[in-house]
Amino acid sequence: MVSQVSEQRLTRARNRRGEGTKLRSELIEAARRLLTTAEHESEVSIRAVTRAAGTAPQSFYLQFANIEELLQEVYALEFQLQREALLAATADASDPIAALRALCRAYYDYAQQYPGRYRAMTAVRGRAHDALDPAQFPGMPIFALTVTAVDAALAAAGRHDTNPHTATASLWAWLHGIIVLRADRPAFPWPPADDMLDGMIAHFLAAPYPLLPSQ
Amino acid sequence: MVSQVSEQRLTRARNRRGEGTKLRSELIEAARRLLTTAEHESEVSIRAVTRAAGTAPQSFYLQFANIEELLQEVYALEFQLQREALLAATADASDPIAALRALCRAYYDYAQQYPGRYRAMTAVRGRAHDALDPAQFPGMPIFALTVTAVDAALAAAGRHDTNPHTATASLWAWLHGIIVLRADRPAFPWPPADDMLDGMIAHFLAAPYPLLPSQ
DNA sequence: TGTACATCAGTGAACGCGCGTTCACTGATGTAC
DNA sequence: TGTACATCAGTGAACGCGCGTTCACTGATGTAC
Repeated sequence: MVSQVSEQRLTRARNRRGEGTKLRSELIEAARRLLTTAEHESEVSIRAVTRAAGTAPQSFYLQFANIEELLQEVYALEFQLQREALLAATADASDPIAALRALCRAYYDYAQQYPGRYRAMTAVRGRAHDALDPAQFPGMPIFALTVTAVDAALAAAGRHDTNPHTATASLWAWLHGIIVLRADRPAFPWPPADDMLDGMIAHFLAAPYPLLPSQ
Repeated sequence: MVSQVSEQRLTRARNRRGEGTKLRSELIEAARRLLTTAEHESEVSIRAVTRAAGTAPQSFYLQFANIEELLQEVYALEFQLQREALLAATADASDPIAALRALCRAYYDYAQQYPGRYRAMTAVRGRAHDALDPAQFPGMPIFALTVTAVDAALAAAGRHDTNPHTATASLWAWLHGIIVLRADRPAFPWPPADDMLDGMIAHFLAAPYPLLPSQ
């Protein structure tokens, strides 16, 4: 249990009439700040968020029905920011394969830079948003972006045998696995991240080894 | 908040003198049971475990100093069981490539069968055990087993260019990524698991695409 | 063979904590007349 | 132009809950003499 620095709340100026929703974005920002440093997702509680925002716990309910509703919006914002980072990274690539490498690299870097937020984006607590129509979930634009990059890179590598959706799902899983496993087991003797990422791309682009059905 | 079924504790027979450590394994079993169904890892608390074991909360401290110490032993046991499952699965494979496929399949199946336990084995809460000597951590025997299988399979596929440790780390990350991403985003339009696993093996065994340094 | 005693395997009762949530209230500010 | 009023953006005070943890106690059982 982390002991708290008593009840010293920064006295926050009340918003003017009609500007009540400013508190909404302040709570979202507070939650993002907490996620940046949080070890456990449970540190992001209603009381912790309102405390960080300098407001009373009950004020939370003026904006959200529960903590999941808040996290939902945090995810949406976070995915949007990550998407922009990925777009920026691929912008000046010389060819489709370089672009895919840059995209994966940027995805990895984003996760490294904000481990708590990345974890939250894909965490259990975020499951609620997955009950919606899959096409609506916050990560979909990033996936779509990646499908395009994968499609172009596969073509450049001379591979026309693969469904880009399937291939992208597989690549995404690989990249995600590298990120979370390295993060969860920092003491494991990992190869350098660069090698793992390059190896991933090199194997991803290779023509698959012909497996026998019996094997 | 999950409301509890009041304080009805099953009256548990006290152990005989000298058999006090029986409680230790009962607590471990109780924790494993909780992990089997738990949505959040936080459900596995000292009070929850002792409740499930039919004992008083304070009795916990007769066996463990804190919850991490208990979870440590749960992991160790779990990894051992998984290792046996993997060994059994590869036992009657016809060749090294078939053996590697069977091993990955068994790893995947184990994680599917006990999602809560698998999550716990690699979760944040388990980080403590990673502060030890890496060679000591509970998953190491499984990794070693996989290195052997990978080595044989690569040789069978005619690939002698690769460090098996590096290759195994990469394969492990891929497999782990497939498992956790599918679990965390059940509504995503995933390709069939079999296809993803076969695709993984096929790409893993393929000769890597020659990336240019500039790319 | 009997009995005093030490030890073992726990439990009873209680503590303070942070949490989610509710209900009644306040005080500034815009608006109708 | 002044004032009554409605609304908005919150807060004060309190609740019950499950949690980790502590301290004093209990009652069975093995052991020494």
